[in-house]
Amino acid sequence: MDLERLLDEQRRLNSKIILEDRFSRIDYVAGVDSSYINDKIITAAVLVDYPSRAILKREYVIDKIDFPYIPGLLFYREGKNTIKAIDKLKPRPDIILIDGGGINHPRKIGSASHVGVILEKTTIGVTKKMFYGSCIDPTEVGESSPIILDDMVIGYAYKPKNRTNPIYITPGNRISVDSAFEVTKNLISKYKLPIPIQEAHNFAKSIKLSFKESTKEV
DNA sequence: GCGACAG
DNA sequence: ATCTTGTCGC
Repeated sequence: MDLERLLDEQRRLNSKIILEDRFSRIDYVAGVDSSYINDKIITAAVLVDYPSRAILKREYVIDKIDFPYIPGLLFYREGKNTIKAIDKLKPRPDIILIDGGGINHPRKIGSASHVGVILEKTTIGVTKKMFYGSCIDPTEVGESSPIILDDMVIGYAYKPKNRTNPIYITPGNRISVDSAFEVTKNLISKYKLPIPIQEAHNFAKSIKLSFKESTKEV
């Protein structure tokens, strides 16, 4: 696999990212997360009603891993499955929250942004670790601090709960920095992570457990 | 040159 | 991400 070719693809596609709100009303949102088992990747997508935060649907796809984990190239490991899982959701979500970075990326196109460009949909990137850009971690609950890159505010670090590390929120595509932050905050309740992503994480994990159960020898 | 590096 | 039990603290 020619990595330089993938870097060029990212450098070319990042011009398609729109950092303005290109959604009308938010009825449904979705969260996506992946887990791994041996040589397989399980990706779960959960549809959530935005006003009530009720879970409407859970879907997943399981495939063979076909690309290694390389920082900066996460899309090429999880992207295909992420898109497949999202495509299974009906009705279609207005906004998709993804476990991976948005524009906080060396070539300004993290996994969440790349998925957004491919689907031409609004996406938000949420991570548990800083990856690219700089910021001072917030220390008080509910506190936020800007993530800076090239003297621009590209996202926010946010401390959602008492004794948890912050989460890092950046727009993926078709949404502004501030809206990405607001929407994500509105989806946080009892968990550190926004409900759609936490639920996707839980679902992927449960699928993984049942998969292990069905394949274990007698 | 060396270390760091989303999931 | 994953390998993994209990355990400290609110």
